[in-house]
Amino acid sequence: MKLKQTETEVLILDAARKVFLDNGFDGTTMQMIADESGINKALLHYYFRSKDRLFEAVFFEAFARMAPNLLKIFTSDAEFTDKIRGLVNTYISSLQQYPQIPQFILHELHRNPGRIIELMHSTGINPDLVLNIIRQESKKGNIIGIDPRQLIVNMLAMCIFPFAARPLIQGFVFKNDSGEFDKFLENRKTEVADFIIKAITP
Amino acid sequence: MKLKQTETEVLILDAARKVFLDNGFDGTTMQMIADESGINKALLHYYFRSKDRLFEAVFFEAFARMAPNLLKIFTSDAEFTDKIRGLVNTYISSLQQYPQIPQFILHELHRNPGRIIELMHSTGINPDLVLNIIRQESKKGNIIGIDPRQLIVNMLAMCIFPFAARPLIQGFVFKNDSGEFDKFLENRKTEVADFIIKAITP
DNA sequence: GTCTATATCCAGATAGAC
DNA sequence: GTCTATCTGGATATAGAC
Repeated sequence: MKLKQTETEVLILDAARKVFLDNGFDGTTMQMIADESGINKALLHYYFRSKDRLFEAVFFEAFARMAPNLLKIFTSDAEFTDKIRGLVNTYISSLQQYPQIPQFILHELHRNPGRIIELMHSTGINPDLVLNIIRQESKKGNIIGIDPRQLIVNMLAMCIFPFAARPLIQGFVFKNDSGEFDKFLENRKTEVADFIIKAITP
Repeated sequence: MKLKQTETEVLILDAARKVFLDNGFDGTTMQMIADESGINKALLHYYFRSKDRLFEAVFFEAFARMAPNLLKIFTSDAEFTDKIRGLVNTYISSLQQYPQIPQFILHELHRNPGRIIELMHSTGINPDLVLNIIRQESKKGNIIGIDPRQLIVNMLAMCIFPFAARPLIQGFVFKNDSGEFDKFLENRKTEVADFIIKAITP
């Protein structure tokens, strides 16, 4: 249980989130966060002791936001195809709110893969549950036989990749028109679901 | 045209590639590259003037490796489904050789999106050609009607994402068993192609 | 709690002997 | 071309006045 956060603490965290998400740990200085929050550099250390600790706070918050409610949606009693539509839709929608999160998380996990262990323990996410649900649908004949891990990765890839690769796609495919790219993302909510469903219906 | 590279230059580049790919620009110091190559730190500057220039050399080389032969495969006169199989297969295979490249490129493009302009000019990649080929296949009725940009992004996503998100997937889905993950990647060469083809055949 | 000033360290880069 | 020694700036972090 956390004690109630002071207002200053919140200000610092808001600024830190913004700066870290955009520049990563190595690309961020405490001075940037001080400027962004309008709070003295020394105070950052007073509240969070070190750059590392401040970063950890931001990182875990961001991960929690990206760690999807895969489970909640998949364990409902909706039709399997509706589960897919729901998943893709909510996943893309939530990433639209914080589009930098994918690249941020992927980079920081790459920089410090050891953190994965910690994450697995603290989130308690159990992918086996989801994998089993997919296997059952295969067995019932509702979908084709497919390695459920491949299916999951395909889904995540199509939802997350456009955000992580935004500069690349927007630059080459959309000639840097960010408005067009946003429309493209909006369409993906149904396009990707349709694509997956067509690929797995017997 | 470049002049013939001295042996020292090659040694430095080899070391720089290794260190930069693993740690990114911000996470790399000239000392790391000096240690990795066994060459004095001052000599790095003698040959490449600055960290930036050394990085640029590594970056463009890596990008050239990732910029796929999309075009060459897509403009062949093979069946469209065979083009997809060929593309997925060669793409994943080439990434298996340098698995860090996706995360490296995505991160550095995020850090410096302005470089995209430069890349578009220097590579001369024209995505419109590929998009048009897909449109024609739609018109001929060989595949369903689909926004070709969505199809391209789906393909790239499923090929590239597993490499960029390797720590995440390997940690959560494969309980950090890297051997299992490698088998998984090997299977993807056919699984992804099958998945796409099933999704787009009328 | 909040600030200024400072300690400490390490990075990129260069000078200059060999 | 190659090295050692050094300059200079900027980073994290802390001391200490208010």
